[in-house]
Parts: sequence; structure tokens; C-alpha cells
Amino acid sequence: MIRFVLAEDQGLVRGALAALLRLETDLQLVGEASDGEQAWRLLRDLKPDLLVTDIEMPGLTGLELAQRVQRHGLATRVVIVTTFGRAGYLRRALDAGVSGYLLKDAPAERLADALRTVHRGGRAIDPELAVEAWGESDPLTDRERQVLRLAGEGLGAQEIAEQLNLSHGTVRNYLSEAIGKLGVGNRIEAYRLAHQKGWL
Amino acid sequence: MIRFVLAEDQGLVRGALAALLRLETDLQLVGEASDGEQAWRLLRDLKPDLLVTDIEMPGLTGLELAQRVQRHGLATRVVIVTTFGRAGYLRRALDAGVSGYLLKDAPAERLADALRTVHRGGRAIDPELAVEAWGESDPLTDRERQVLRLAGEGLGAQEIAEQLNLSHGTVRNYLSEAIGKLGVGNRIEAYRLAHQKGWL
DNA sequence: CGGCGGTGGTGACAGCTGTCAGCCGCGCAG
DNA sequence: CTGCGCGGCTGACAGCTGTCACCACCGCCG
Repeated sequence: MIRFVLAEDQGLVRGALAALLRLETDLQLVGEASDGEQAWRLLRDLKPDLLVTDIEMPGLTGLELAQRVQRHGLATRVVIVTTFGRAGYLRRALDAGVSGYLLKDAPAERLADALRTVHRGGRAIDPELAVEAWGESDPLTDRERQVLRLAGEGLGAQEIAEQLNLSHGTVRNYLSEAIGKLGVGNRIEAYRLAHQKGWL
Repeated sequence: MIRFVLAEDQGLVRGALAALLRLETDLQLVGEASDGEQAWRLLRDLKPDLLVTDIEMPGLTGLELAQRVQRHGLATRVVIVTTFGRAGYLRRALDAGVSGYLLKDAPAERLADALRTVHRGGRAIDPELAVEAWGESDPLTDRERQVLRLAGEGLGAQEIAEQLNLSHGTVRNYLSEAIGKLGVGNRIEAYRLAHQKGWL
């Protein structure tokens, strides 16, 4: 019997996935969480075999959750289930030691199989992503990422500088750097591209 | 027996929702579609009682699907199930004659009940949105929307002007108008706000 | 008819953006 | 120790952005 916890913020999707997985007789859903913090508490209390989690959730993201599992040396294996086929996400997920990474686009039958594979000690990585992931890698520095994130929210150089305790000239240099590295023409395109690649 | 078709592009979510709804003995899933065109064909061929659909799908969106159902006078009632609690979406959905509008955040139990309510001739609108929807309405003109959409993709005033056959000064006037109407400080914030409200 | 709103335009101005060259200080490999 | 790279900063410049005032045309409502 494979004991697992399910973390997903959208109630309807969580309920639906639960229904789907309850059809499998060798899988046992021992807990559900609608945010990262709650999921973490369940992991500590229930010590399940597997965690099935989304990435984008309030509080802790699925990636951060995976990092914690790794750092605390829990035996729980992590399977990410997400909308986003961003290479950067998979990259970070693998660094955080996750055992599975599925897209919500995948056929439903794949999920249960993936959980069994992972429980046996294997890996279940969405094949299309696997190739792409080790292609282009994030060329941005930490600072460039921070600056780009804020720029994407509509802040000006001056405002970004205040938030990061930098001079506004420095902020503009970072933006210019990022724009150049990404081969685009302005901060908006740079933000969109970096976001879409999962680098933000 | 309530006969329904399910349209949702994410395979995993579709499969999971199907599993959830198959647990209900008075509901019968007669067809599944992963895009709008396919859903439309199913509607014409199967004449189901209900259509349960996402909004954002390749090909035809759920909103466009609802409009077609309305224009062709099908007896099928439409229930939208979406991630986006944007007032503008609900507004357009109601204009298109949909009978239900649920958020994926909602608890899973609500879905089956909503389908029954709608089948009985009632409506099932997510309560939080219902209030909000008739509050603030889209203050933007068509031109302002067009310009904002392009600005959001990172185009400059000059480029937008070329695409729309306007002068770059006019484009800047529209952007300034939109920024003012939305009470924000620049095009990026304006785009984000309009997008988030479902006005784009 | 007059007025109003949407569309399209001009010119001017201040301020922001993107680019570049160059400077400083720190830490680390040679 | 010297030199290099990196993070941070500055100043200057051209070009883009946001704002404003003002003009013209159309169509529709009262």
C-alpha cells in the first residue's frame, strides 16, 4: 500500500485528483493540503511514502517543499504535478531531489503509474521536458532576477532601487544587462521571456 | 439521468474531474474534449443536457463555445469551470447565457450540486464573484484595449502605431488615457490591472 | 441645432529608459 | 603580492514615455 499526501491549492482540482487516485486500490490518500505550510505539517506528522504537489501554491511553493524534504532528510519522495512546462522549474525541481515531474497536460492514466514508478525507487519525468531542460540554462544573476521581477510588476528604476537598497543607476545597469543577455529590446519583453522560461 | 460533456484541455485535470463526477450515480459523462472545436462537435452530435467547460482552451474558448450554443439555440446548458475569478469573464459569460460559473478554488463537492441545480433550470454562480461582477465595469475603449494588449507584449509606441496604422503620438495618447482611467502609473501596471480584471 | 464621446492627430516638455565607458573595493586564484 | 572578476556606482547621451493643451472629424442623442 502506497501512502501519499496530496497538495494542491485549487479545491476542485484537488478533489478531482483525489477521486481519480482513490480508484487505485494500491494507493492510499492519507492527507490533503491546500497550501504549502499545511502540506509541510502533514509530511512531518504522517511521514507518507509520497508527496504529490503542485508548484504554485500560497505560502510555500512545491519546489520549496521539495527542498525542505531534502534538507530534513525525510524518506518521502516528491512528485510535482504542474501546469508549467518551464525548463527552469524542472531544473530546480531536480536540484531539490524530486523523483517525479508531470504536466497537467499529460493523460490521466499516467499519474497513478508515475506514483508506482517513483515508489519503486524510479523516476517519472515528463519526457518532452527532459530533453529541453538541459538545453538553454538561465543566464541571469541573482540581482538581475530580482530586478526583473520587480520591473515586471510595473515598478520604475527608482522604486526598484529603493526596495533593494541600490542606486537607481545600478538598477538600470542590471536591467540593461538582462535585456542584452536575453536578446530582447526592453524590460517588458525581458520579464516575459524570463518568466516564460521559469527563470524568474 | 443527467447527460453531460466535459471540455478541459489539461488531460490530468480532465481525467480527474471525470473520475470525480463518475462517482455520482445521477450524472452520465457522455463525451470528453481537450479543445473547443472538439467540444463543439460533441455538442452537435450528442445533444447533451449540460456542457462543463474551462475558459482557456486551444481553438475555441469556453466563452466562445457558450456563445455558439446560444446562437444555435441548443438546449444544452453551459457551466464554466475556471481558474480565473475575473469579473470581466463572468460578465461576458452571463452575456453568453451560461447557467453556471464556478472557480477551481471551490470545494469539490460543489461541482456535482451545481450541475444538478443547473439541470433543474437554476443558476450556479460563484457567490464571491457575483457581487463583484456588477461593481466596477470596464472603463476602456476598444482602441485603448488594443493598444494595451500590444504594450503588454513589450512593443513600444512606434511599433504599436505601425501595427494599428496610427501615429505614434496617438498611441501614446491612448496609453496615457488608459493609465489615467485605471489609476496606475505606467503601461505595465495598466496592462497587469486590465488583464487581471479580465478586460483585455 | 448643439453638445458629447470616440477617434485620430500635432507639438512641447519633463522625466524615465537603455546604453556605454569608466571608477572603486573586495575576495580569491595564481 | 598582483591581477582578475564581480558587485556596486557614477555621469553622460539619445531615445522613449507620460502628460497636457489643443485641433479636427464623425455620429448619435436630446
